[in-house]
Amino acid sequence: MGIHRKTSSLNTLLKEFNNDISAITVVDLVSRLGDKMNKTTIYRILNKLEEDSILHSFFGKNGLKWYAKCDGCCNSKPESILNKFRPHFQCLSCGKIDRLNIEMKLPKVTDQKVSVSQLLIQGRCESCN
Amino acid sequence: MGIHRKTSSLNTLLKEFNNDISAITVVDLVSRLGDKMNKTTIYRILNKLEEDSILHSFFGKNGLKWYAKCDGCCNSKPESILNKFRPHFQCLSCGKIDRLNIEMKLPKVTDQKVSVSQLLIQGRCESCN
DNA sequence: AAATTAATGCAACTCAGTTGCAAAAATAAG
DNA sequence: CTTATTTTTGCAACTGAGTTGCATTAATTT
Repeated sequence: MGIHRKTSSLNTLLKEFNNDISAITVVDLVSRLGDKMNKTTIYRILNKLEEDSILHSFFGKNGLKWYAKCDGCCNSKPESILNKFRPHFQCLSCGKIDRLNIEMKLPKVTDQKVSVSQLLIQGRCESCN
Repeated sequence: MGIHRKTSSLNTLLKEFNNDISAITVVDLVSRLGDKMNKTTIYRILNKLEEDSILHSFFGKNGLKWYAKCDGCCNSKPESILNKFRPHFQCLSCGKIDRLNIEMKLPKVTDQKVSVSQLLIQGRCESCN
């Protein structure tokens, strides 16, 4: 278990993910919450929330780390076999990432044990067209 | 067009991708070729090769940039609609990334124009089990 | 062979993410 | 409620992948 104590920093951070359905950059979180808590704290809490499978993360276009709320799309136990995942879409022009409202099935092709899977689709979003 | 001139640095770099079917980290390339050419050169050539759709890149587990040979899985023209992609598998234990030998179809769900798509499946590979 | 343009090396830089340590806050024990 | 224990936080310094500017060198054009 990653999270042990309920602190105000934790609550503040969690709120950001309730307000927003799309994914958020750590950099963005730091600039939004940087005056309320230290950036190290933000990084550490995000780490723990991912350990607990409350959030999941991936790296977008420029190597920036993105976090999104996790709802069954990944599993903390590496032994489990996942077979579904949700694609994210990143606009290469404005950089924004949203989760698409589809559930995809993972191909049953690997002998490997799968714990996370992420499909990042990149292109140009509607508003940038 | 990214690449304009045939230089020995370019050839040396391209050889690395002929020798290896799996994806390679830039960091790895720098440590392999760092005595033959400057790391800046490596970064710049990789950039150009991606512009020309000869290589494509994505970010793995620790935010490291990976490159792999591109064969129709991405397109330099952002206007085109892609409908297939190839998943990569990264072992969370040893970090290695290989391309899986399947071709997947992209869900026809977005109004957006798609230029790149990458599915990164993560778990434990056979040799780490 | 000379002129042009692109590629390279080098050194210094940027900035996302990390680490160690002391102080503060949260929970547990008495 | 008070004290002891353990986790969390802030701060400052650090790490390292990736970038930038500029002078030099190499490839291509004329």
